[in-house]
Amino acid sequence: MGRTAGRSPEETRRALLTAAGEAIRVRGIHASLDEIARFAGVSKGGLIYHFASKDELIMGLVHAELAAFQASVDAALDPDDTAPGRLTRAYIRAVLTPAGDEARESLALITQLMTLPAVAEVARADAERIDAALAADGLPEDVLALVVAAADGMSSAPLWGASAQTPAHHRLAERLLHLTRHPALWQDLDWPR
Amino acid sequence: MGRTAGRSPEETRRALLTAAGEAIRVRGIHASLDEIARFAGVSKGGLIYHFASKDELIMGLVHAELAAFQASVDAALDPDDTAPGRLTRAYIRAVLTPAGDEARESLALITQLMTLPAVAEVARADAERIDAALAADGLPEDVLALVVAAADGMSSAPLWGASAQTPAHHRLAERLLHLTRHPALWQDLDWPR
DNA sequence: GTCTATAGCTAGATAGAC
DNA sequence: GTCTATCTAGCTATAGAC
Repeated sequence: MGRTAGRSPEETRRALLTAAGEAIRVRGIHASLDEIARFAGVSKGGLIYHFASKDELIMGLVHAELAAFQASVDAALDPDDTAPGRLTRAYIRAVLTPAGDEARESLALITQLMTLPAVAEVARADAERIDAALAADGLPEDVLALVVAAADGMSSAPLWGASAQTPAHHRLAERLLHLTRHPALWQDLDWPR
Repeated sequence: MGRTAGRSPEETRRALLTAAGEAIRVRGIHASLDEIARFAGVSKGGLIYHFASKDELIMGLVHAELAAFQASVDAALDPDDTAPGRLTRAYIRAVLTPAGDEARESLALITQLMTLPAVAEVARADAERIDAALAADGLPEDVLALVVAAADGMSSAPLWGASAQTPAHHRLAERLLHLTRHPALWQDLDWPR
């Protein structure tokens, strides 16, 4: 077993990505390779064996985070729900439910990572993909715009240190889900013009 | 006039803050003092004369940005509007109107700056202040939570590279303003429970 | 009021031992 | 597969000239 710590290469890789996420979330994008490596229980040289450069490590982290967010949306899909808006409901749940803490932390982390142009481009492409999927989810676009904007707004509140965990916010989340099932409620309101 | 560039100290300070904002928005928080200084047309030594350290420069920038956002909300206040929700309407307009491009760029910049704990603390306190002011604006809290979340969500879309400039988003902005004037529309909907 | 020069530090990356 | 040692670059901040 030599100098290995009893971990498989894949486990070490995952540990390094987790450590990088944690370090960057806390210390910002300046977190050094040294810190990240120590946090994962290897040396800087060990890190460099798995990720040839900091850029490579960060891009690996970005892909892992985007995949994790997609996975949380998939996990929030209700198999019994085949009505229009099912993906939108999963999106809202993934972004807002308590179990979606990781999703919100991911957003905070991605925001840090977007300092790098290469990351911004990947994130933009991913956002476009999600938008397209939501647009094809069968909801009237006005209702979709409302519920997605409101869910995004609530989920981004922690970025400013504010809380979106008041009773009013919980009611709002429920009502957004309700609107996806009864879009006419919103569309038939007495709007001007 | 010696070596001065024909600018007053205040002008130089403002130029440095503007340059710092631009540089950090584009290059991230790592933007060097050298870059910032050159962008403002002074040398690094000149920058350090006005801001003793990078931290001081950044905190100066943060305060300027938060003040600018507050000013854009104030400017969006309609003097003829004395009905409940007038501040909320100004907030929505400041965050969403085309003239609020700067507001959105400010958000992007603040997000970069929040890497630093000291900045995060200042931003959190500012967000709390704004939340308190909005809470005292006379709207039912359910309606307030909805319109603020939706406005925040639309304004944060550019962070992910997505666009909130579709016709549906413009309609949504109008409807949010409308709801602040007729909160019963939302409250009297046929909600479950 | 702004500049040059440079000290001093930290980080990323490489080489090679084990 | 992981570690230590070291090289090199880039950054902040200081000292002092102009």
